This record gives sequence, structure tokens and C-alpha cells, in this order.
Amino acid sequence: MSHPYDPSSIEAKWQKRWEEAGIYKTDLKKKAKDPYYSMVMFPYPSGDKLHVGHWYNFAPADSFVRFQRMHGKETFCPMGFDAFGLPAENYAIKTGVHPDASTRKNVETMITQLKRIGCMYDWDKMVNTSTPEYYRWTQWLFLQMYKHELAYRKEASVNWCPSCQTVLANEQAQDGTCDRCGTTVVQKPLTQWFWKIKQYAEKLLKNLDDLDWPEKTKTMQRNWIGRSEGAEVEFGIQNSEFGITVFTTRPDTLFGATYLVLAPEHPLVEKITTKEQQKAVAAYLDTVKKKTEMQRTDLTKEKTGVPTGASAINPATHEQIPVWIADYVLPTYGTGAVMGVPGHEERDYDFANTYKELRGSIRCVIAPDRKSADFSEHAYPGAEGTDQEIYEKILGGEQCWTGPGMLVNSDFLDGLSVPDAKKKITAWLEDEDAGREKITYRLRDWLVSRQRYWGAPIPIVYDPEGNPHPVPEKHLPWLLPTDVEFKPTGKSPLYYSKEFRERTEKIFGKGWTPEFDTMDTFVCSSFYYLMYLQSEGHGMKLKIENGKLKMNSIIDPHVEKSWMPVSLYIGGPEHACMHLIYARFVMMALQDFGFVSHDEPFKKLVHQGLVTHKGAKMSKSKGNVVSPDSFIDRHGSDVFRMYLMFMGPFTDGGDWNDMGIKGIDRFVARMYRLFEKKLNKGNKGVKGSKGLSAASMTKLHATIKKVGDDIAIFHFNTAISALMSLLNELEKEESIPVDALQTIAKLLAPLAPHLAEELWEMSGGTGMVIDQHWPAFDPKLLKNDTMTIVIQVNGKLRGEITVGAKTAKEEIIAMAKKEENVSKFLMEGQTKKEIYVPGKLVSFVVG
RNA sequence: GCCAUGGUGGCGGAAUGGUAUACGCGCGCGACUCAAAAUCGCGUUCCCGUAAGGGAUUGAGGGUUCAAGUCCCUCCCAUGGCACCA
Repeated sequence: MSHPYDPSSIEAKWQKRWEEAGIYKTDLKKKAKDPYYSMVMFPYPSGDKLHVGHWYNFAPADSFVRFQRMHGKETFCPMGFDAFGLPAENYAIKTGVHPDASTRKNVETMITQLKRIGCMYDWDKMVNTSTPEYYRWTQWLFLQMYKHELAYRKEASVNWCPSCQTVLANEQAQDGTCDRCGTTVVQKPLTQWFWKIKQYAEKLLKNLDDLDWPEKTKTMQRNWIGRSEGAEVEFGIQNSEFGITVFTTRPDTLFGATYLVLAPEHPLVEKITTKEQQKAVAAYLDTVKKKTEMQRTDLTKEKTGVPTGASAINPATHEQIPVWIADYVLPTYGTGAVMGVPGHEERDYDFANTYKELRGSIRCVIAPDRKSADFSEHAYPGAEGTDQEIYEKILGGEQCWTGPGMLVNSDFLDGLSVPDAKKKITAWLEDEDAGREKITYRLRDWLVSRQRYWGAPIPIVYDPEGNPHPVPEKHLPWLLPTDVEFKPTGKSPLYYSKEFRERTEKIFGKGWTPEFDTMDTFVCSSFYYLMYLQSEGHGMKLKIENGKLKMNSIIDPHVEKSWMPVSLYIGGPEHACMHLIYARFVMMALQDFGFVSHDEPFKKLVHQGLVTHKGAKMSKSKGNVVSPDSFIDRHGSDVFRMYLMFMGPFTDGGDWNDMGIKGIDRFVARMYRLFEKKLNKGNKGVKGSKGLSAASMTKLHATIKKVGDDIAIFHFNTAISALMSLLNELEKEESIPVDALQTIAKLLAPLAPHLAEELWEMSGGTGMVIDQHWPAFDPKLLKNDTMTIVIQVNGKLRGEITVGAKTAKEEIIAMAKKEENVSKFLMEGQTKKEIYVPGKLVSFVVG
């Protein structure tokens, strides 16, 4: 028999009908009764086109929204393109093709590919971040941040290849060398723009509690934000006007601080380094420039550092302690300076073991076993006269104890617990004006400057004195110039645009210059959920007229109120920290600026699993990208998307392998044949459930329940296996009533939308199956009048009995004991215990 | 290194602390066919056994429990992220 189901014609037919009927268009202005805004993370229009990973994300997301729609939700599913970014620029450097041209072409191809999935996208709402209609709002966002003092300039290091004379992305500078020429990459400081995301750290952390997001993602974000409670402590410097402020989470160990360490980048380094140490410090700074942050913080590597020659005063002990620099201290965290407590902090312990002069030494009053202490000098004869090598301040039982314990050798803190000592020393520091309570976050302010071409220009101009000024809103979009140099020159590409400079001087006056940096692409993707909702004035379809757009707010407040937050956002777990924190920050800021009514953009978040190929994430550089196109040609969209869903749990992903696609192909063909066969047998028009055996009826209703329950929790794989199992049953049936077949078409509608429409039509359904209501199951049909009880002896399965559903416990146990294979094992010893789990099992324990 | 996730037959995987291996792929045998493909039927975790049945088994080791893939501890391996790939 030839394949009865021809996906290419049938899928094209339904895609055309859906489009003609406009059933996926959403009128955002009309008040929605029960809105459901579903978003997937928009793709980057890469030259690799749409790959299997995109399908793995988009198709199940579509199935889920179809399921919602069949439950009466008014759904909105937009799609767009995250079109600015590095790959298009690198492609331009290599081939000379303008990023705008290559991006447009890729977008076009991907739209064609996307349409073949058959998703419910409302293409009228499409966005493309690289169009002036879009980046006008990226720039508007920058101006809002600037206006509200959330944007500022600061020096920050970039990866610099001295040979290529260009800034490198981290990806291009792995293992510290330039991926084009192999030269050692150095850290070069540049003045760049930052956004104050840290100001929202507490809110970003707190709001997580109420979000319907995966727990692991929330944990990762909490760790990323990295809130630490502690104190700042001021250390004076001997013979100097300067002081060093350190942040510590362990102010209780202040009496054990035997040295201070500054980050090599700390501004005080050059001010306090003594003449004798200048050479050593300069040499050290040189080596640091060549290290990545990960190399610097690697706990397994031996720590390095050099003394500055300066001494600080420990405010608690009034002792002089040396000030060093070491690269394990990062300038971006805390105050960029730490106190070294070798007795109770592992990094400090390691460091002081490398540089023994930092250990400090005092006569101890701790017992040799470190389990107890006495505050009288000679309490422990064994310890008398011994000099502890490491200052020890808390009793814990081992050197470098970081756990809880009692404070010793710490003057007025002696005898206190760690939490009490923290409180007392912090209060003391405040009294002495030598410190204060402080909360620090690991989260850093967002560096938004990029020394690249293919991004949204930062809407800032500089006056002849070099002071920044915002570009007034009426000049937006502040167009990206086209007369630029892509090849690396040591400057941002926009630097060479004559038009850009002339434009600036013409508008602002002679001697004024534009900002040459563009914005991080994460800025573009931090508010696109609002851009989909913009009901006028943007998008590929609309041109800018007279260089102006009417709206001065990013979104119509009524539309925002009814459609935000996004009901469901689906995307990869690789975005757990960066994109998903930036987007939340921007939404919060926009609420504070008064443009939106909500503070969180994504109500529910789900991560699809990662689809790998040959064990690794698909990427052009690894050459393991799999295109779905040939599979769609051969099997059609429905088979392919169901295969992806059948691979395993949606949130797991997996390694790509086309071996099993045949199984889904067979399933679809068999389902189609079942409809053909049963409908041709003259069953058309038969109503009611007559003709279906009781067992099949039960199976049908159990399947309705299972498919619904499973789709609701993204277990598409088991939903499909339930339908397969149902099909296996029904194929044995003589005849199947039409309404049972129509129920099956409805169950298939979210998972195989084209096939389901076809089957719905074949079985005489009116309208489209996607507009039908999800079928209900009859709970009465699911109840069994018998139950199977398994019998265990000492945890091992020894038999099974089938009894009536209402059989009493005692009766079941008695029956279990009589089972031949059970009684045999019960003879072996005394029955110590009998456990009955209702409806499930009997367990005997024999001694 | 740090943060997070995962590890179950030949393969993808299923399993509210209660029958481990559902469903599918693959494979084997059979039917149909001149033959093959397709389709249909039966079987299929591993070991012993004709069978009945027994034993082992969820990355490794330990623990809690009448009962552990599931909970706890230690370890191994793989993957994602680590702030300029998106």
C-alpha cells in the first residue's frame, strides 16, 4: 500500500486556509476577555537559517498555545528577529556584504521556513530589531535611562588584540588568545556606557519569589545577583592621607586580619605603592592584563600577588598589616579590596600559605585539638608557649575554619557566637566611625557600549569640551550611518563615517561629535515583548513617514494593561541569567518611568531542552547544525514536530538523531487510514457511542484525560504515546462512531494541527478543529470495578491477584497468603509485618 | 574553578516512595509477494532454565525505609552559563 497521507499537499492546503481566514490575527486594541500572550525567544537571523533547535522550541510552544486556544483563551503569538549582532558584522568583514543586506536575506529565508511549521503566528506584528522603526525605540530607551540617571560613563576593560587592532568578544578570545591571529589578548581600558541594573538588585531578587518560573532558573538568578550581607571596614594607611575601604561578609574575623589585598586595578594602587615596590608592582600589573577573569578566580591555581610596600592599620587591633595586590581580588566586586584572614577564609589561607609572611603569629590560648579554649593565658599546658602559625579566632576543630563557633582571641568579641560577634563588631565599627553595615551584590552594572557597527547607535553627542548630551527625541531614529569601515582599524567602525559627523555638526554645531559606540544586542531584546504590542508605527510593514512617528510612548497603556505580562515565555536555559535579568530590569525601570503598569515581563517561563548534535550545542563553528528542511520535504511538518516532541520531555532536549522518525510517520499514516476505513464503512452520520466496546470507551476517555493532563505540563511525549496506545486499541474495533473519531481529531489538533484539520473535515466536522472546544472526559468511565494487587515478600515481587474494587483489606491479605508462589516464601520464617497499600499491593516481611 | 542541570534495555525514553523498562525505534521470527519495499501478526532488559520459576539490574559506593530510578551523604562522568555569541 502506498503512503495514504500526503503531507505536502494537505499541509499547504491548511496553511492557505488558515491564512485566508485570518484566524491567527489578533486585534490588540479590542479588549480581550481571556488573553493569552505566548512568546518564544525570537531567533537571530543567522546564515545557518532555521535549525532543528528552533523547531524544537517553536513547534511545541505552538502546540501548547493551540491547547490554550481550545480552552477558550484569546491567544496572541507574535514572531520576530533579533537581527543586530556580531555574526553579520564578521560576515561583512570577511565578504564585504553589508550586514543589512545579509540580515534582510536571512530574515526572508527564515520567514519562509517558519511558515512551514504551521504555527499560529500573527505576522502583522513581526519585529526586526535592526530596522530604524525598531531601534528608534532602543534609542528611546537609552534616552529614558539617561534622563532618569540610570545611564553613566565609566572606564571598563575590553579584550584587545594588539595585532588585529580590534576589540574581541569573549567568544573570539577564548584561552586568552585572538582566534584570528593567535596573539595574546590584553585587557584595555575604555570609557563606556553603563546602565545601573544594580540599583534594581533587591527588587530583581525579591520578585523572583512570585514568578511561575523553573526553580533552577530562579536559583541561578539568585546566585547571579549574589546578595551578601556584611560590612565595610575602613583601614587607615600608615604615613598616608588615604584609607582603604574593604567589604567583608565576616566582620567578626576582623581581629584575625593580617593583611589587606587590593585588586590590581584599584585606583589606590599607584598612590600608595612605595618606591622600592614600584618595579615589582608594574611587572605584576603587566601579567594581570593577560589573564581572563576565570583564570584569575580559579580556586585550584596557586594565587599570586605582590606587596605594595604600604602598611594599613587594623582598626580593631591597631596593628600594622601589609597591603598587597593580587589578581584573585576583582575590581568589580565589593570595593575591590579585601582583608586577609588566613584563619577563617580559604582563599586567604591559601594565599598566606604561598606568602608565609602574611600568616601572622601570636601566642594562642586554644587547646591543641582546637575544640576548646580558655581565656586565661596558660589554660592548656600542651599549647603553652606554642605560636600558632595562623591567627585563629573561631573554634571549629580545624585550621581555616569557616563554620560556626565561639570567638576567641578577639578582645571584646571573646565568647560570642559568629552571628552575635558580627552584630557587635559592626556596631562597634559604626561607633568608631571605622565601618558600617553593608549589603553587596555580585551583580554588576550593565555595560551597554559596543565598539561595533551592527547595532543601534547610542543616541549621545559630545560638545567641543567632550561633555555628553542626549540626542533629542525628535531626531530619532538616530540613523546608523552606511559609509563606514568594517575592517579593524583600532576604532569603533562609526568613527570613519563622514555622514555621521556631518549630521552631528549640522544639527548641534561645529566641533560636536557623535558617540561612535553602538548598543549591546541584549538591549534590543530587553523590551521586544512590548514592541509586539505596539499597535501603530513600527514594524517591517510600516515606513517612517517624514522622518517621524506619532507616538512618544513605547506602548499604548490600554494595550499594555490588558496584554502584559506575557502569559508564557519559552526559550533556552542558556538565557537564564543575562537576557532574562536584563528584560526584567527594563520592565521595572519602565514602570518607574511611568510607561507600563507591571513590573515583571514574563509571568510564566519554560525552558525547552537543548538539542545537541554529536554531543554538542549546534553551531556553525562546530559544523554540527542540522537543517529541518529535508525532513519536512519527506515527512511534513506534523510528523517532524511530533517526532521532536516524542524525543523526550520538552524540558530535557537531547542529542539529535533521525532514527525514530519512521515511528511517527507510521502513526500518522495509520491514524489517517483508520479514519478512511471507518468512515467508508458507512459509519458516517452514526451518532452516540454505540459500536464502541466498553473497553475502548474507557480507553478513549482515559486518553482524553491523559493527553490533556500531559500537554498542560509540557509532557508532549507521553501525550503522543497515549494517542498511539489508543490507536492500537481502536484498530481492533469493528466500527467506530463518528463522534469518537471527531474527539480524536480534537485531541490531535494541538500536536498535529494540519492532520487534525484534515481528519476533522473528513469526519464531517463544521468549521475548523482549532476553533472547537477541548473534549471533556467522563470520570465515571474511568473507574474500574476490579483492581490488581501485587504481593511482595521481603520487598520482592512474588505474585499478583485480581479482586473486586470494594474488597476489604483483611480479605485481600488472606487471599494473598493463599497464593502458591507467596505461601511458599511465607513458610520460610515468621511473618513479622503485613502492609497493605490500598488498591496497590500487599507486602509481607518475613524474618 | 564557580553556578545550575542530568546519568534507566542495543537506541529515544516511561514510572504520585509501592509491579522498573509504558510508547516508539531497532532487531528476530512469521503472513502477504515471483521477489523486494510497504503493510499486518508474534517476540524482544540481561543471565540460568524446554517451561514453571529463579537471580541480577536505573553512572559508582554508602545510608534511611517493610519498600528507593525516586529521599539523604560521598564520588565519577556529561552538558549549559560565567557578564562582548545570541
